[in-house]
Amino acid sequence: MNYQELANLIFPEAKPISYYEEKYKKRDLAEGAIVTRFAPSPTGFVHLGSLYQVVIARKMAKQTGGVFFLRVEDTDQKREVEKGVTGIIASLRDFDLTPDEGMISETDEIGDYGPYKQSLRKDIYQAYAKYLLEQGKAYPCFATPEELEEMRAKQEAAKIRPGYYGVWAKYRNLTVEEAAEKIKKGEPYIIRLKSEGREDRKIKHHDVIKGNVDFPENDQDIVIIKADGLPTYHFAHAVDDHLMGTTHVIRGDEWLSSVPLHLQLFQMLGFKAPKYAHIAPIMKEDEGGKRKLSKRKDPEAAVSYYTEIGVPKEAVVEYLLNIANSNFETWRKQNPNASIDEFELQLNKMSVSGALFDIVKILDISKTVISKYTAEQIYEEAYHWAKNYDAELLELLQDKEYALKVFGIERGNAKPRKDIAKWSDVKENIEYMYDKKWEEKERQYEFQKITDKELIKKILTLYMEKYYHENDDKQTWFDKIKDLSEELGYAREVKEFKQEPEKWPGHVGDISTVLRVALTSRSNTPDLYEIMQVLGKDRIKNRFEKLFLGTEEKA
RNA sequence: GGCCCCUUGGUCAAGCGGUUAAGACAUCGCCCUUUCACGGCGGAGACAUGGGUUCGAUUCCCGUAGGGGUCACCA
Repeated sequence: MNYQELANLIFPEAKPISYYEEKYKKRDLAEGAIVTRFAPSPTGFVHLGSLYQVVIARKMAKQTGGVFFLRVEDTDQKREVEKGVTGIIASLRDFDLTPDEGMISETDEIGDYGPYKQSLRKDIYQAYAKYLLEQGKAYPCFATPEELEEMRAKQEAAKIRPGYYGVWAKYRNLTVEEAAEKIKKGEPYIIRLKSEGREDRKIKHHDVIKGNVDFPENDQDIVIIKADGLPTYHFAHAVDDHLMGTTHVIRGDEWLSSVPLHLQLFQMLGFKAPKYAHIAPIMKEDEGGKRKLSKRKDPEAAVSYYTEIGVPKEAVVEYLLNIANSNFETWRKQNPNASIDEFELQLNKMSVSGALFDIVKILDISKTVISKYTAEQIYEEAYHWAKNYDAELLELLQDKEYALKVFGIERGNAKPRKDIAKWSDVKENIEYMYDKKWEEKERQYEFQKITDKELIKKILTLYMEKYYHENDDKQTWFDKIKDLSEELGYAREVKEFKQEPEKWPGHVGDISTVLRVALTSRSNTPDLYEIMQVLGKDRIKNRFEKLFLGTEEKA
């Protein structure tokens, strides 16, 4: 018996690899075009770190005229989550990061290099495993879990490197006859790579992000086909990325230490190895230390978190781009309105170590992004968000015409308002512009300098009777508040007051604060003139009167 | 523990043998015709540490410390 016969015994149905090599043609792309992918396992929600990888990988493909595809790595049935693929695809769509090729739903896919779901590629992996078996580069291993555990215990006790290698690789040197006999007897087995590597030899690897990294060669006889007939990650990676024409493997740096193995796999299979770009993880400060942003501990690790609190997708993507290439920020400053597609991302400028996640920074970016929106856009986005997450806000937004007026306050000019960081801020931001809300909510008037009720009453009455005119332009409007101040013995100008503070009881600002607080019950609001314009005379009057009623009742 | 990687202000980071060591967020102060939000100006704040190499090290080499990753029939 020889290797060929043993291979036939193990995988009698497998096609020769030439079949697949011909079936999947080399991609016809321009020189320098990057083909890359996102290859998640459907094990739960999409992590911010995954989104980060997608942003980078997709951008690299786009800016070189290449291809970005989505491959689902579902070779571990135990960890698989129901509707996992749907969740991944939905998340990518939420951020406008849809792939060019690959899975587009739980069951459907597009592209010529499929299936893009690994569980559907079983026959392909087996063909390549058979190919290795035929050459004696792989072998069946009959070690039971107990045997393996015993081996590990011995290694640990002896303080030597654990693993299945060298003299520890018990089934590595079985003759084909012995192996065939065990198989025929029905003994369970898996397929291992017969490693030709030596631990005392180094391999040189140039990582696109990490730079030059030297490793010992891999000498572990790693499993390539598991007991369920499916491949391990390593083997699937080599076969798939070869067949799918991946030029750059862009993935998390937890894979960096597997590079020697992966390179070896490509070499033993006779494939050209792709370039690797290992991305540092996004970290989080934890009890003085740093750790990866964690699915379990950190709500902000899930990309859905941002849709839930209402951070616009562009803000998340810009933040990620900013972590990726710090010159993005400079570019953005110079090109405030350019599409991010115009920014050229460079992998070799990426940081080799993990950055701490900074929610304050992402919200700052978000504020800037939102400040560039028109009132109409804000309305649409806030409405869309409210529909999913906030019924109260949704109700406020029913009157679109009015909402647009409210959102239009101090917007569309050279220095637009920058007070909304996320859609969940909106309700709090605009509430007081709605009479119903304004009336049903318990109001606390926090008058600042002027607190005397009689004086407040006098200011409001005088203002409405003598000074307020709905059609005044802003300058006239403000001049009149100055006139009012003067009539009450307050300084017309803040500057004058500051020069001789003993001359007046206060200044125009104190008077306008009374108007502001009486009208909105807040001391911080956008431009009061615009607020008054939106509210209109009757409602202003009404609110002032309500205030008197309230104070009299309490008095 | 073995192997690999990393270490510039609170955070993200420029830098790549000679710099007053950029910039952004955060923070503090002042200014911006009324409060905020912006914007402008300014302040405070950093090369983990010890040895080398060099005329000269943040930059190059070695050690130490600290941090991270990885050592599965999981990806």
